[in-house]
Amino acid sequence: MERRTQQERRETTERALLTATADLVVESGLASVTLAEVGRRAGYSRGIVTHHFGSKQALVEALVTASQAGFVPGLGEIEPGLDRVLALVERYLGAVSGIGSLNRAFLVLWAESVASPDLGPVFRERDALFRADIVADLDAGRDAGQVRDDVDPAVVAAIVVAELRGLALQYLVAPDSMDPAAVGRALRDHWRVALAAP
Amino acid sequence: MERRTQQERRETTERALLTATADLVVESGLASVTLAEVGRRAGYSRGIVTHHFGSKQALVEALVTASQAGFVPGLGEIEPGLDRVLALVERYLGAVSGIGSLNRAFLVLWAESVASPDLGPVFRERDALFRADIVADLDAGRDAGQVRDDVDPAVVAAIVVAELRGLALQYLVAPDSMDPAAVGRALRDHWRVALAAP
DNA sequence: ACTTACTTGTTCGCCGACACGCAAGTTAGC
DNA sequence: GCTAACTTGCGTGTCGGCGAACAAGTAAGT
Repeated sequence: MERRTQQERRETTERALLTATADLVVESGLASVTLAEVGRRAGYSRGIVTHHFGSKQALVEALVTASQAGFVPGLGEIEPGLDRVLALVERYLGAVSGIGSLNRAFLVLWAESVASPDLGPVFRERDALFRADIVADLDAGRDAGQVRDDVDPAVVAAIVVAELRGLALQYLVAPDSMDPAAVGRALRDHWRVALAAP
Repeated sequence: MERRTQQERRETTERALLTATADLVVESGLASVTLAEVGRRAGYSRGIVTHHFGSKQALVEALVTASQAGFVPGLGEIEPGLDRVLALVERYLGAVSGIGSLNRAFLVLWAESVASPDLGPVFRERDALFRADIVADLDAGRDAGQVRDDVDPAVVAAIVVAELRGLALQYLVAPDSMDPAAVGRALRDHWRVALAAP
């Protein structure tokens, strides 16, 4: 090991700890993750996590933050409207098969947050933002005459969020059971027909 | 407390323990449920769960089994085909707002099973059966000319399962955010348009 | 009386956290 | 440049708490 600066040492260690935590979360859930196992998996000792993060809670918060980076890049460049919703659906599911540890952990944490007093509020807020984005696009699309007048943006947003997360989880736990990209294209076409103004 | 038979005592206690466990699971997740708390919540002592079930694992298995009773009654009376899928969608979400502790616990356990080596296989098998039922209905509908030829039953089944579970969970964690019955009707109409043969 | 439901006392393993010691990296004085 | 003093990353010993499981006792039903 050549000479590294303190900052480099710290950063590589922290990355290793977060990805080790993410892997363990995906494998067996957050509750069963122990600090000792995280350290061991990352190639360090049992005490490393406490040293870096101080507490398990701090580790989890760092993981949640790090995992929040969405896995649909370049969506901000599309202007608001129907097309952006359709692109979201297609690209989200198109990207699912290639996501890394942190993004997989995000999906698992999202599922576990359902009954977790700690994680629950964080992920509920995030879902609310997710739905709000979709609602905004649908409203914009309706103003522009792209979207039918009789669709309820809030209802559609709730359904789309349920679909994307639900399908991603299904693929995560049983990759052989589906081709997410194909499902994504089908879903995109499906929504185009249902939403587009005649 | 008047005189009860041993069988009555045992049955009422077991029901109390299972519903107490279900409530605790919904509140804070399976991992954080302790046997002592289950006993206390059910109105007994710390040791009651061990006495009745022998181990925590046995308690969980009993809860999983008890929670499996689906909350869409009367679906077996509809003959296979498109109509049954549409009825499933509508009634599933129509029933969500009125389900009891055990069914709520089922949804939570389903979410937690994503990263649980113990629960995972059980719930994955159940989802596979759920999807297979929908596929069978769509195949029957296609044979009867009700369903378009260009729909992929496996894809649609995966999407429907994702929608139903995802929407039910969204309602479970944030009841004020949506009216599940209204969403159910919207989704039913949505699928009728998408699936029905021209 | 005997069995069965239930409670209470106790043990044992596990995990998070803290404290202290060592090693690797950094900086200042020469 | 070189090295000594300091800082920071990291390992190990240990403690305290918690929770599941077993054992032994008490009360309720047969």
